[in-house]
Amino acid sequence: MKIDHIMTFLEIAACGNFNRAADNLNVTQSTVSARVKTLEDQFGRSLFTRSHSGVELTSAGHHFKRYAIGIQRLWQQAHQEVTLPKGYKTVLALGAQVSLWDRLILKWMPRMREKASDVALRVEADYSSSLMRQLSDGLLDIGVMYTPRQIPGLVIDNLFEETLMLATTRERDVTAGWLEDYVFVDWGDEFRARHGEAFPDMETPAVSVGLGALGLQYILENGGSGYFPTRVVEPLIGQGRLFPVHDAPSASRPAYVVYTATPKDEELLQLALSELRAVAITAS
Amino acid sequence: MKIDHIMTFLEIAACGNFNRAADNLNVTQSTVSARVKTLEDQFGRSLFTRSHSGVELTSAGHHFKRYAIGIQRLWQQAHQEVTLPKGYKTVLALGAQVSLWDRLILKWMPRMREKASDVALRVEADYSSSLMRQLSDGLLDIGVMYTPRQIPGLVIDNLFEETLMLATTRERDVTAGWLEDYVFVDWGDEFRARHGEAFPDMETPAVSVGLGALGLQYILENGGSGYFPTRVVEPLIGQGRLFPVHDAPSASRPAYVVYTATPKDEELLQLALSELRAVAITAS
DNA sequence: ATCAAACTATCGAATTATTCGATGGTTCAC
DNA sequence: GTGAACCATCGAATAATTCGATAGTTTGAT
Repeated sequence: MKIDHIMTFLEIAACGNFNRAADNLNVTQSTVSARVKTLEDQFGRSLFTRSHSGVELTSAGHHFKRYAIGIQRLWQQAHQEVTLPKGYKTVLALGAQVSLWDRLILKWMPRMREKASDVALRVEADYSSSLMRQLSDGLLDIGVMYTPRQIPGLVIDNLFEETLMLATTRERDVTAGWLEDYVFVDWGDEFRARHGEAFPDMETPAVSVGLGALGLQYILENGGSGYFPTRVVEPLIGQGRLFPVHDAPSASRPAYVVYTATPKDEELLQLALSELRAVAITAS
Repeated sequence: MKIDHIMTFLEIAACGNFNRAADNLNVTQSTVSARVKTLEDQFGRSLFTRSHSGVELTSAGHHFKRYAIGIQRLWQQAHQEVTLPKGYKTVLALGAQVSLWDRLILKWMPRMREKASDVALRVEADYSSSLMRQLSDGLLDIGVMYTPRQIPGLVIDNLFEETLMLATTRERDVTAGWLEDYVFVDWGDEFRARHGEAFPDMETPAVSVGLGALGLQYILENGGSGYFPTRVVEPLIGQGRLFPVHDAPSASRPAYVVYTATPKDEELLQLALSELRAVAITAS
């Protein structure tokens, strides 16, 4: 069975006519006939009832159609996912957590396109656990995440440390008042741990937010205080929209890059990593 | 692309060795080499990394494997369906988690044979994630599982809710003593969550069991307490082999049926679903 | 260092499958 | 009866696949 046979079958099923199918597929009618014959011989059943005015599916044909569609779809998808685009020498697959996407990957991609124009890029966003699994399965070349897990055969490097600082929308009474309308923003396991250490007596804040960007938006619109990346907060302080809480401890949130210890293309990997680090410097 | 290429690819992926694959497929090694080469040429990417001691999948190979499996299965099933024995109109494919097998599928099958004697049945047991993939690839008509995942094009219906109750082998001192020899049986994410809520202070039990049936066997043989389906426990209570812990909270564990929104045979699907629901009533 | 063992790659020849173009047969409408 | 619109089949050209043999690796034992 060749994929051509499937396509031919489906084309005929669609247009009900060997000749038209032959035209659409750019082959002769005898080829179409032969292809159908091959399929029918394989099944030992005829797939079409021939008549003067074209053909119709037999019941076996009807049943086969469903599978033919599935096979055709899967093959197409496989092709789409696996085939190397024309003009490219290889593919580099990188996965990153969503939260690292815009600050890092969006800047990394154009740099890679420039420095390695013959390398196709496949980038994905996913959770760190899923990224780790894909890395160890060899489905990804590079993973960028906040909470990697040590796995044999994979190397974990520190990529950058983001500093989280406490900022508030209060213009006055900053030091004493920030706790009043504090918003707990969940920056992950490590942050939660440090947060618990730093403020052991803090009651559960009235508002807590699971995703960083949302928390910042919230306090900008409704007023409040919370921990946010220095990089993001500083311009807002410059604009007078936020104020630093100077005596509050800052927290750090390291991001890591993970890759296999035995890459297929050492040179390319090193390039990708150094570009990633270069981008990370501007991002942190 | 020929189906032989797919089979060859999968055989190699399974045994990691061109020579052994050649043996298993009853062709020469050079044929295997050539087949792989055609695939690789088509994709413009290598699918295996050759090494001294056999071959391994490249990342492209890993990606392709998923589709190769699907195509191979679809082709196989197409063959099965198209060459149906006389008297059968179609095949209905159902997949279920192992744990739902005996309580549901074994009862469902004879009913279907009776009500739709011209429909061949193909039933499989697998994990829910694998079932979901097969459903979305069109390899299954119906899936029955505890933890479906929402996928476009697939419909998820509640099938029944199983009640889990706490039971113990202790004849006396039931209420106070059950914790002593408690066995934690893992009934899935939702159960773990409810369990944590209900017993926030519980220390890690000395024995925990991943598969329900094993847990029950364990406490019946060695004594102990744990959560089990009411349906299973009640007869044992009747026999005096188990005793209910009356003041412990019970948990529910919903099971779902998943099917495509665009079935090949709506009527048959509805019959299968209604039979499944009928069976579920007696099972819950 | 050498050798054998266990791999995969490749080459040429034989074989097999596919395709084309031409031809033949059928059915239906007019 | 004739032509138009079909599909089947045949033979020859072409292309793809296979085999067997051989060559080139790498590894581990001696």
